[in-house]
Amino acid sequence: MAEKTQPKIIDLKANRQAVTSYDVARLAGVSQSAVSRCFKPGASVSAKMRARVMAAAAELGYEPNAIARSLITRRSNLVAVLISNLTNLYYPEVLAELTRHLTAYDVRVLLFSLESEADANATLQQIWPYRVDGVIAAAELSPNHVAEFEKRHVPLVFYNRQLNGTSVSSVSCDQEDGARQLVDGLFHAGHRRFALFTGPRESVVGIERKTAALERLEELGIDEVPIFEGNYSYESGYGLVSDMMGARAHGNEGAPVDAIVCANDVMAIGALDALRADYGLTAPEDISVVGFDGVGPARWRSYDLTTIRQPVRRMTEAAVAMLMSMIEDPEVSHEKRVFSGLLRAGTSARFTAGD
Amino acid sequence: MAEKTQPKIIDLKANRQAVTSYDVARLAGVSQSAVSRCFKPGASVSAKMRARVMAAAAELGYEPNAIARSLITRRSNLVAVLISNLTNLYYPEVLAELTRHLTAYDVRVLLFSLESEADANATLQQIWPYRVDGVIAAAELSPNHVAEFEKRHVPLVFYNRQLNGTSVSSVSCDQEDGARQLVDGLFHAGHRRFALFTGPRESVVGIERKTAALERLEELGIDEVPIFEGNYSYESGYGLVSDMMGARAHGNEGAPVDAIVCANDVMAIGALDALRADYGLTAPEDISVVGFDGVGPARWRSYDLTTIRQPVRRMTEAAVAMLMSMIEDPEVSHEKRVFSGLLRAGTSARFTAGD
DNA sequence: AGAGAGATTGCATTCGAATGCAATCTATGG
DNA sequence: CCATAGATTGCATTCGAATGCAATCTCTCT
Repeated sequence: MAEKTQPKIIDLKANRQAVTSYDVARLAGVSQSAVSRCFKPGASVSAKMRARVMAAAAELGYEPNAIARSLITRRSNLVAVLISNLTNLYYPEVLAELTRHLTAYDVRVLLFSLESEADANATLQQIWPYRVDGVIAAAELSPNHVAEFEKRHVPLVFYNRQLNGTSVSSVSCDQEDGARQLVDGLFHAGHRRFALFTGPRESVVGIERKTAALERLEELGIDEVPIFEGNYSYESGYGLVSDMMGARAHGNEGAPVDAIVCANDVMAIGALDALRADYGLTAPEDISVVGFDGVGPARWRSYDLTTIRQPVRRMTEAAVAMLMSMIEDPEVSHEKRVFSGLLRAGTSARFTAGD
Repeated sequence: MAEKTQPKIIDLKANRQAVTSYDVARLAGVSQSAVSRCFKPGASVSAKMRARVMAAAAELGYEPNAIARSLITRRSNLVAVLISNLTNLYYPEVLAELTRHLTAYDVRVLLFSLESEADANATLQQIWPYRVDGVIAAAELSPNHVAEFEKRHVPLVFYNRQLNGTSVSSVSCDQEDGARQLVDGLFHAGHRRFALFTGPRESVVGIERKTAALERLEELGIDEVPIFEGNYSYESGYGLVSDMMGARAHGNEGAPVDAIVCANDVMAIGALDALRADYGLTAPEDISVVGFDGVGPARWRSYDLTTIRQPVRRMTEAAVAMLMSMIEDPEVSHEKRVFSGLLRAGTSARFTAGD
């Protein structure tokens, strides 16, 4: 035998994460494969065997190594979730719900937060080596990026994003329908002078909301609609109010705007604050403001927004279910699921919900 | 040769994620170990070799398999992040920053969202099999849980949590100091009738804030301080206002409260809304309200909270750096880093910052 | 040109679990 | 009591990359 000079260190090393299925097998006096089978639900194992193995496993504190398992089964039980900007008030709920549902499938979440859409390349490079079973993307990806998924046969589900021509599975909220509901309600309540506070020009969701609103307004005979571009932030909603007021001041004809349709709740909140603080206007008496999403603060008493609440629970559940079925069966066909948002009538607008 | 009946299927199978370092080696006419070395920074490889291998790798679209690598290196490059309730306005920023910093170390984030602290057991069971390199916990863990980490030699860093006796590394904001700053400023501005809106009774952070505030108040000669227990939510902040008013109505002697110290910003916001909407009181004229955290909405014009802004950037950076050093060197000693919060003086309180 | 140090490269093995196949065991029926 | 189908179990191999060690190559210096 070798000298036992430093038993302490040896012990440490021996103790270091070393319990494998072989150790359990040895202690239980069975083969390693038997141990493996005992930990696989539905495998062929006798009750006696299972009892012995489990006892040995418990005694040693054995925990199967998911890494090793993934290697041989070619299933990592990892799903990557891409979120574009987590600090947008809307996403934390989405992320929490996605995580919850994925956990129910015994799948772990590998989180990637894209600061800008330009990060997509770098992020994808980080994802591929981990052989994730699938990806849920609440972020803008280019057709090239999507092609990368197809090349690798990695299932992808978009959350609230579309990609024009390509066939990709997705779950989203019906932005157009929501925008129309909002416009209709405002119109029915008598509003005729609308303004739009939009999202950033490159946001697909923002474009959908804006376009649908404009179309509906036109159908209703309203074509002169001033449009102000923001970026979904509180500050931009706040700032656009003075832009809007300034535009009017500078000789833009016509009566004052009496209804602002914002691309999301946070901008609506910013707008309300600016109107109140800087112009002494209160909603819904002097002006109406509506948002979109139905985030928590939309319900705060100071705002009490009229908005479209996205059915986040159902949407995330659907996204996860869709992804999992794609993972189970790679041949399953693509699908797009579109959920209608629910109108929440607050007091930030004079509003008459359709019949 | 075997029959080529179904070339299509064969192609598909061949194409299925099959590019390994052996394939690259074969194409480049070198050994698999050479390929491996080419992808390991700092390995001994000649320029010629590297060029040939990289060319072959590019041609085949080879991507190293992180799973296989982890198995042999015993390093997963995964770090688990535990967050107690993501929908708390404070956490999204923390999560985003942690992710950003971890990414800088080329480490991936495995996200776990604990709905209730009771989930901790289940969550830990989900973590162990993945052999994460370390864990950052922004969630309450029991001494038993911490012991599990030690048993497995998995580095753990607490974020804004402590554990009385045990020696665990942690990064946190100086809750006591913050609470004192707030109390001092209110006192200097002339407030004498304080009330406390606390977090849930089991929240360590909440207890620290409350205790420190009470101690300071006592030092300042104020001992009769009504305390109302909330749960960090907007609704609880809102609801506690009527509790407070009710308590006064029911014969509780003395003058009305003129300063409310809330356990976090969201409760302060709820309180402000309740005071304004239900009692016609405005801050800071009629009453002062202060919060804690410095979340985004605290800066919204309708609230403009006086609060303690946690230095999230620095804290997350420190947490990640600390964890990484523990991972690099398992012998490194534990450390607790405490950052002072920055006072943000808004208009939600009459307030005189210390000299 | 030859020796020798240092740089490259390949060989063979390892990480830990899953699984096809063959061997063995069990229980049932005749 | 024996044959046989079906259930269990073990053997041997596989997943894909990393690495200690030995073999080979390069290049420098004399």
